[in-house]
Amino acid sequence: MKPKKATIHDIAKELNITASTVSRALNNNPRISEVTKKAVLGMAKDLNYQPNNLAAALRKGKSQLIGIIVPTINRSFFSSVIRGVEEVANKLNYRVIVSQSNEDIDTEIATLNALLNARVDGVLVSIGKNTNRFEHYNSLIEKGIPLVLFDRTTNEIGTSQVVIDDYLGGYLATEHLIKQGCKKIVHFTNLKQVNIYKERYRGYLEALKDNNIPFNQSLVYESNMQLVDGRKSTEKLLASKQEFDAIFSASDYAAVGAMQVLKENDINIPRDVALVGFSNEPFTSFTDPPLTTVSQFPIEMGQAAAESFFEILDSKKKKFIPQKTVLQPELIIRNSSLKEGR
Amino acid sequence: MKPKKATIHDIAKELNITASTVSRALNNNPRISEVTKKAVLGMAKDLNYQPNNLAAALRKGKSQLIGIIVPTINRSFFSSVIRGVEEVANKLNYRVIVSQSNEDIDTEIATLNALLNARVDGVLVSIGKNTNRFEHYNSLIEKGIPLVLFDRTTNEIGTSQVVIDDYLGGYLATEHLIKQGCKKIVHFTNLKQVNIYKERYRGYLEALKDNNIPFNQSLVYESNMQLVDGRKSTEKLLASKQEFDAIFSASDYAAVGAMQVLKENDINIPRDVALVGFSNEPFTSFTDPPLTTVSQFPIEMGQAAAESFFEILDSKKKKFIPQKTVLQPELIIRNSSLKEGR
DNA sequence: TGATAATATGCAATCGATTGCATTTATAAA
DNA sequence: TTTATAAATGCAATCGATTGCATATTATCA
Repeated sequence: MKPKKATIHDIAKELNITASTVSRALNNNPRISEVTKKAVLGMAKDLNYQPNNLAAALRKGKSQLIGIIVPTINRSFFSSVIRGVEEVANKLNYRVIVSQSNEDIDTEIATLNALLNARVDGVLVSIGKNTNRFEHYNSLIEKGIPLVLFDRTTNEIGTSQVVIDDYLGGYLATEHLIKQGCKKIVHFTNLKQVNIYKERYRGYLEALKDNNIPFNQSLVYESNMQLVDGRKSTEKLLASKQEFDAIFSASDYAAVGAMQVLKENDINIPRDVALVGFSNEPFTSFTDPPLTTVSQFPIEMGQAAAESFFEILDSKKKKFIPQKTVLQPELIIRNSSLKEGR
Repeated sequence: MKPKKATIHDIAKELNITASTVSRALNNNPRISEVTKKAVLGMAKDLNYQPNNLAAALRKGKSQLIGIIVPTINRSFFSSVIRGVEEVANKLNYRVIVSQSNEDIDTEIATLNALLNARVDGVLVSIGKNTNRFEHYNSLIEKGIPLVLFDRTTNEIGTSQVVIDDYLGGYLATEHLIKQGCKKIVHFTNLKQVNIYKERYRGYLEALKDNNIPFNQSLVYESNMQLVDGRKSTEKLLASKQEFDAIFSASDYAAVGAMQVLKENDINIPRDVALVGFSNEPFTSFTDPPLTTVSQFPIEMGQAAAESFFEILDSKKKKFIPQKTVLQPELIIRNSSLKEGR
């Protein structure tokens, strides 16, 4: 029934050599003659030999496994990051273990521990929203296990990071609206929670300043940035009777909420109000009108994070200085912000 | 610098007992006294002991790893399936290795091999579109490694499967349109490629039949089912001057393409033409009007696939008969198909 | 009190590959 | 021919945990 998996010892026995030689032959060690190598490879194929990475990993002390922790796997952004990581890792013969924290710090810690038990060679993490203690990560670093933070990062951990320039994203979005002739630009944000929103807000402010447009605090709406929040903010905005000619929402979801309410009130987009979101969620190209937004290049972020991990790995001998990789976002201009004739 | 990771031998030495006892104590073996167990646990904590799964896996012949192969990780459907798998697997102390085939059979085979080298305890696969040989999977089964196919499956492999009832999905969608009063229902499909489209088509036909609506071959449009294909099909449809009052697209993407063209031609949705898609892609709730579609419950599919894997694992002693789990799809009714006043 | 059965722990092999340190064999230089 | 050198391979320990089979200790019963 079970053909008893072949090992290097079986190959060795068949060829009347030792397992050491087989091992070296399979690893293309120059100390082994070409003749022997060929024989070993042949016999390996004959016996249907399948290397056992576990054994090698145990002996070598490296598993060729990378762990990833994200808040939620099935969010376009995160799954794209994972895709990027997988691409780079696989090329270098590494496998990727994925796990999710569900934004819960205890799950995050437990997950991290499980990954360590599995003896991953490194961990890539996007920190959960509620994570406010970082000892578990710092102890990782002490143990000398490569750690890379991406997107949701913190400077409380002395390790490499990969982020996008949210400030620039906010700036580009706002500048674009200004170039379209908008002067009263509303901003939807969520300053309390995540760092990234602060940066986008900073970009918004700076773009206004650079273009001599006075800042108006009453045009800034804070919320949880989901679709319903976007709706509510827009309703409040309309009720306030304030004049405005554009909305820059720091989240695509809130932007769609705004789009809905504006349309319900027969306010034409982009003619009456231009609209820009943030993240380039897949759905943004399917709204009506298609939503102008800012791409964060998640696949590229995943690739960068993986590369960052390998850099740490390679430099393991010398002292490694944590790197911060900052990716440039890109404004994706669609009809929600494109005034005619410009 | 590196505090030399503690092993069970270190714990043993400190307590003047043997590693066997430590191992048993850590595994809560009843042969070990409570006193010793307590001492071992305490010392484990003191020494900051971290179990080495690799060693255990090597010895026990099981790695607590599950491999998943999907065509593309960053597609909402697949990443949701992965999420479901991860949830179930983690609860049972298994980790999940993800990898993508990119719809390429050679990559698929290479990936499968890599997973086997990593000694995964089982593999969950959604087969690539271009995969037309299955030896690599059948040899898996011969080796006694649990294999579960999900969504994109084939009967050429004698193993457990998890699918949704696409026939029912097609039926529900069509029946719904009929109940809305539609009589000339267009269908977008892709019969050549994947099995699932044939089933949806079959559901469409059956619903027509059950409601005494004559089938009209010229209302069936075949394409690759992407957004542009949906556009093209709709343009052809309009150019053909045929009468129709609904479109059931077996893909949400093609449905959005149809929506765009219809709107461009000032055809009101749903009044003039009702529209139904398939898959409940995240963007379907953000289109204008929101798209009626069929949910495939991807997270549940992932959970079912994982459970299916564990069933095979548990029954490893006896003869196992492959199970086919069929999930029920659900029609998600939104405004694109809801005629007023009904 | 001696025999028997529990209870608790130890011994040593094992999982499969890797690798530092020999050893053997072939080759080249003296 | 002898010796030094290189090339090819072998030996045996090792990575860390598990487990079948003892052994030692204690409790129980007749």
